[in-house]
Amino acid sequence: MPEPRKRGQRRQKRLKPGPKTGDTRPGKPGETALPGEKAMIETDTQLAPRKVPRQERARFTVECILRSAESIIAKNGYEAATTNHIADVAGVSIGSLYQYFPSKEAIAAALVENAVINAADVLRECILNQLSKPLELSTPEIIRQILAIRKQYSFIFLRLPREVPKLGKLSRQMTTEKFLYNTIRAYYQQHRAAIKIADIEVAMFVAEHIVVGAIDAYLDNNSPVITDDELVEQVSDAVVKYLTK
Amino acid sequence: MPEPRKRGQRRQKRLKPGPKTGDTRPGKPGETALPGEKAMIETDTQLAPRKVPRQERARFTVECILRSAESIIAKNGYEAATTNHIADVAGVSIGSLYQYFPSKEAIAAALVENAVINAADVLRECILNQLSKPLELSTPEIIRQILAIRKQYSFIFLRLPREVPKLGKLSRQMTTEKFLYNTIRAYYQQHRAAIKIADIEVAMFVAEHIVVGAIDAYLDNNSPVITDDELVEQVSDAVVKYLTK
DNA sequence: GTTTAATGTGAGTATAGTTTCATATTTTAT
DNA sequence: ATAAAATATGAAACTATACTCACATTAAAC
Repeated sequence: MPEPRKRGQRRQKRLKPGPKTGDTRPGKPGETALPGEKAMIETDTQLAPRKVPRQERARFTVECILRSAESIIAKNGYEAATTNHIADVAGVSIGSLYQYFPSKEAIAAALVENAVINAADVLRECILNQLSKPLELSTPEIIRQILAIRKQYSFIFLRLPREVPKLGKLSRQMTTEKFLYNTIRAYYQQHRAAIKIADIEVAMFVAEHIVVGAIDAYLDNNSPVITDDELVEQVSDAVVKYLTK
Repeated sequence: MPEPRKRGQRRQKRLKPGPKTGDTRPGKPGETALPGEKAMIETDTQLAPRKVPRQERARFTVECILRSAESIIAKNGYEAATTNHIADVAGVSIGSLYQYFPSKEAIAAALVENAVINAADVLRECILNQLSKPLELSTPEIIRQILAIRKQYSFIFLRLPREVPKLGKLSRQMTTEKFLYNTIRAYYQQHRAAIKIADIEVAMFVAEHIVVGAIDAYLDNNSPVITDDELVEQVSDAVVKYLTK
């Protein structure tokens, strides 16, 4: 029988505390360690990070936890990602995990938030780049980008919102309504003349859900009847026709 | 302190075992008591009903359990629907519940299956009724019907698949691919001449997900920018344009 | 070097819910 | 009537896992 470790005893070391060796000093206190840490989840006490890691090793710990959670959820779903398992894979004690995240959901929330912010950035840039082109040319590019990004984060955009009711609303709504609304609206204004739908808000709503609905369904079923390129082509076709014919 | 009941003791009677009074005899053994009981879930041992109720009172018990689960889930979500709570509201002991359903998920599966079968029936009839009309007229009617039915069963089509990963695939795929495929295909064949998309399968796939994607998103957000009628109009518009322009 | 703050640890607790099972009751068969 | 089968019961066992806490270790401050 292996003797149980005494409390508070250290486990085996993780590989490295990051690429740094000399710079062990923390950033300014209050500095944001995680992308998006300060964004909008703070308001919800249940989901807000519990405390800000000040030292480098602490930031590394948090990063390990998030990466671990990401990989487990991506592979086996939210259920399989028990807090103990997440901590284990992260090479961190369960206690450390709860040092930074007040609940399991908070970890999911952090993942969603990072992904949403990241995705919104990529998309905004894409849309802005296409702004001068006509609808028929820009739409496929934008839709291709949306497909790419939802594929990359599919476990976050498709799986998590399903399995974590509390987060359900967040991901879809946050993306568009908070981060991209102005950009998208600018895009529609740019093409106002070509668009036949009288109410721009309605046009935006319908077009958005045509695109996202079709893409998500496509990613869900590993759909046999159609390829990535065909999907982009067809959905673009549908949207452009809807807006302009 | 109220004396705890002894084991196996009977609780207060439920109101009635149904409208029957004279006919207490069971249907032929093997007869299907629940709509869809025999359909397709049987293959999955985890979700298959545990045993077939032979007597009238047993069928009533099963019905009470399903109605109870339905109402609790619709009102408070799958989480809130603990098996004890379901049994309680059904006016049935927890033991009886497990007599017919091997697990909580099995109850959800039964609900989904009934709803899907029911919805498919309604939709099939609707499509067949519209078969002779041109696309521009039939499409809005069909989409109106889809909206109505997904609204009616929204907790099953939207909530359950999210909260019960195992069922996620079922509801969407079962509806179309198993129950409606032939009907829908007939509908497309009927309008073959008007449809510009070369590959019918592709057209079906894209159109389906345009419709369902937009409708589900609409039902999700209690969307402010658009009404039921507008949604039907716009989505029909989008689909018809996609198919015919 | 000493003190203090930050971070890390993991056995153990708490709780909440699913499922079982020995037994009671009711219905059907004989 | 009696036996057998079907159905019903609910306290308790079982399970699972999120989360705490008393303490250990490491880094920063002095």
